[in-house]
Amino acid sequence: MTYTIKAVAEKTHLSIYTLRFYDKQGLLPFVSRNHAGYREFTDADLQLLHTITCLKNTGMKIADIRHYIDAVMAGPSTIPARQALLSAHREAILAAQQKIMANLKEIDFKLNIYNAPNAQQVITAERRYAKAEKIANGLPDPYPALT
Amino acid sequence: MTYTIKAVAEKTHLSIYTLRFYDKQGLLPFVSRNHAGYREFTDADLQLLHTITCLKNTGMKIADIRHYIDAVMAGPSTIPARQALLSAHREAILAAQQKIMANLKEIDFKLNIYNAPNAQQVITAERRYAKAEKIANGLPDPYPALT
DNA sequence: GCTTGCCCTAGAGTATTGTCTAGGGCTTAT
DNA sequence: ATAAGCCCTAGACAATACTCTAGGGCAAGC
Repeated sequence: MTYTIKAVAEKTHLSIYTLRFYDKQGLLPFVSRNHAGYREFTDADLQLLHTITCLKNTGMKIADIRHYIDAVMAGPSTIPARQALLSAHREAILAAQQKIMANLKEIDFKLNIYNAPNAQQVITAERRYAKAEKIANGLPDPYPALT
Repeated sequence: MTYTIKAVAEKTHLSIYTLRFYDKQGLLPFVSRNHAGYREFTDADLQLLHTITCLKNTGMKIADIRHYIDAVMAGPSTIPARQALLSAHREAILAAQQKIMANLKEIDFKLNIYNAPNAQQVITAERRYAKAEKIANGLPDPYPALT
């Protein structure tokens, strides 16, 4: 049993355009064509495509996914290379997560200010300070007067 | 005390190009110019720029950051709007994190296969299955013969 | 006064990742 | 045999976020 590109698009929530784009980028060398030149996806193809979307969803670039797929196509001798690729990507994901969480903490800090009962006063004081700093440095004040 | 664009670039690890680009995109309406038309950054400006980079680092688009900055410039009356913006962004970040962790789990699953002592056999069996599936469906086999 | 080293703007160019259009072919049902 | 509904490719277009170039101004030291 095989799947047309349309069926695959529906299953994966990728657009037909995206699937063809991925193929053009060399991500789908394992997808065969039938006698009419149409792509026919097998179940094993869907497995590989699933791996591709996992890599994409975790921020791997298409060029790097292609390297992984190239290794897959080359056969079992590239298992160490694939392992290295995925391990490095794993670390990159975790590092990115850490960075995002650190930034989120700062956003939460701002949110806490906005949520505090004295938010109005704190924000107003900040604004006054920023205005005063401009004046003190002989700069035009970019903050509009409050209505 | 104020900072030149070069000093700010060094402090923030953003390029001068990026800072000017952000200004062009309306992200830095609070940065004043001196008599020569040069940007002069105050400490309060750096604080706001820091917030901007937090939002950017967590995946907020420039257009959305601009909305937040617009609210900041409009004064304390927009505190509820800012709070809503940041809360929504906070949820978006957490949802994205969840998605990434789910995908990472699948990558880890693949890694475990590669790391297993019988990786060679498992991968070879998968490949044989994929080849057989192509043949069974009357499709050309895209997998090269192993050398 | 002239060089050096910053600063400016406008706008062109680049990288990435799609998305869509034009032109055309296969397959199935009528 | 023709219309409908898929499929194909090549290539144009688009959104995002920079990055750089050209051309020019200001400021400080020789």
